[in-house]
Amino acid sequence: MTRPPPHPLDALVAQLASHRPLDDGDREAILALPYRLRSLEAQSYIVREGDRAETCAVLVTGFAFRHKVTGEGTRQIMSVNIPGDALDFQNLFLAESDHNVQALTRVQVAEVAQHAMEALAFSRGGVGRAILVSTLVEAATFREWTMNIGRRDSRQRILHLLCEFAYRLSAQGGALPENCALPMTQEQLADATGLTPVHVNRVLKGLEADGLIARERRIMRLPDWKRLREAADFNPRYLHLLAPGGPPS
Amino acid sequence: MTRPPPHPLDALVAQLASHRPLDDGDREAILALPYRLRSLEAQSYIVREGDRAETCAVLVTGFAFRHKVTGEGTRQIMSVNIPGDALDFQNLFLAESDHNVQALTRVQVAEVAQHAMEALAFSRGGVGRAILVSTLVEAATFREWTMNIGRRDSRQRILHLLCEFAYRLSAQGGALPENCALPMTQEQLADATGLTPVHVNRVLKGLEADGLIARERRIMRLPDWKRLREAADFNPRYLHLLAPGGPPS
DNA sequence: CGTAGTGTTGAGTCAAGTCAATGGTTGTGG
DNA sequence: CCACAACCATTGACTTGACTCAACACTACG
Repeated sequence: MTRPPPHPLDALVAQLASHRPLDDGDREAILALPYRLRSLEAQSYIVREGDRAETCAVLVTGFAFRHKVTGEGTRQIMSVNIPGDALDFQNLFLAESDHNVQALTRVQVAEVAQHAMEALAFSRGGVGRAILVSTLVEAATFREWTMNIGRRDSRQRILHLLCEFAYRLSAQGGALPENCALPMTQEQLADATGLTPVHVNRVLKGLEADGLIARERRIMRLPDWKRLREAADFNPRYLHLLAPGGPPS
Repeated sequence: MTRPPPHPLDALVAQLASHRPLDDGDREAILALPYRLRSLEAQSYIVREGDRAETCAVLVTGFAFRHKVTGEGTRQIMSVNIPGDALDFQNLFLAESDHNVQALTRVQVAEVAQHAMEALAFSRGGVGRAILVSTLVEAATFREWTMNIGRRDSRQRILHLLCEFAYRLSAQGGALPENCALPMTQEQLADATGLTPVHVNRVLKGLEADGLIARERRIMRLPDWKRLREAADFNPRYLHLLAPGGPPS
């Protein structure tokens, strides 16, 4: 409420600061990064496996997801990205990308030159630490997904995904989980949970019948956060948020 | 072959250098870190969920694994660590650990004070970058595991785990995959692949019958790397090794 | 030489997958 | 504004990969 003209990189600052405090100098340095805004249609590729990154894309509006394809051609989605997420920290310091990043909805990304981002990270310790921490939290999220897919049943897998999405969104800034428009098709949900689209459909209907979720079109409401959280076996510790604001824990 | 007295942190240097070159100053600075050697029995906890790390443990000899337990009490193993792996980069910069690290065999760890490791990372850019890269590669490995469990069948899951283990070991230094003593019980294999011990047993027997693996006691031989690699859908790209030495690709 | 941890095996069950068809939405161009 | 096309959601009937339960065998170690 103190920055009247919204800056595209505000969300990145908020994301980084949600895991590790930034001082004013850090914030200003980030907002002073040169960037180029780009709009992309849903389904556009932002990073392709094998790419050598030259820019670091930050998601400004919309949603994206990371995925990989097996030799047999099946797809696994390994994370969903929300505004403020840097899409390329994973690739910025590695020679070539080992996975794809694709727009889930129409998105705006701010592209920062790789060298500018890297220089900032290593000249301002506070920013460097924040980037490292953000990277570690992403790794923790991958671990949680491994557990989700490896050791929970289909119902819990889907609920856990919903919980994570709602929780991160509400921690970032607004939207209570009450109304949470997860912009994924049932096929994408299946690829994120290691299930088939048909089974996802059946599970969703079951969850709706039990009152754990409510659906209208593609928009889901989560009427009872506490019950949801329990049914999902969701413990937000792995998100390492400084101020676990968001939904009442 | 140029360093006559083996230093416990040599393996760490090799691990970091396998992903990103280190100059002589970087190497010396790492080897000059103060550390304390500790021996731990198999099954000992090295990190516990909820811990606040004050030291950074580096695995010197033996093997360890990361895991987490669901609310229902089932366990998911999310990685296997080999000598040279830093076990605490994941926690070093986060307030509290979100998972456990446990010794798989009897191990030796070198404990470095957290502040010493952190100071080094931020005073020598080369070391800082190497730590960041190493962290990113670990994240890439978690993603691969997510795909492994989410989108491959039981046979591929187990083979993929074997491939990764053999490949990383041979890249680190020696042991052709021919003879690869994976020190895991079938129950641990099950927890790493999202299967049950009984099913792991049956799959192993099947793999043996097909000549993809050979077993004697707990020691596995991998007689045909090329066939194994194909059957496992194993592509080492995600390990981001500079010199993909190891098994013939 | 006993005991506890592993590994092995069989029989029966079930959660999730497959195949295939039908319905609903959305967007687009005539 | 309608009609088509493409995509997505839904449903039923059937199959299967992996799980469960329960017993038994091996091995290592004190």
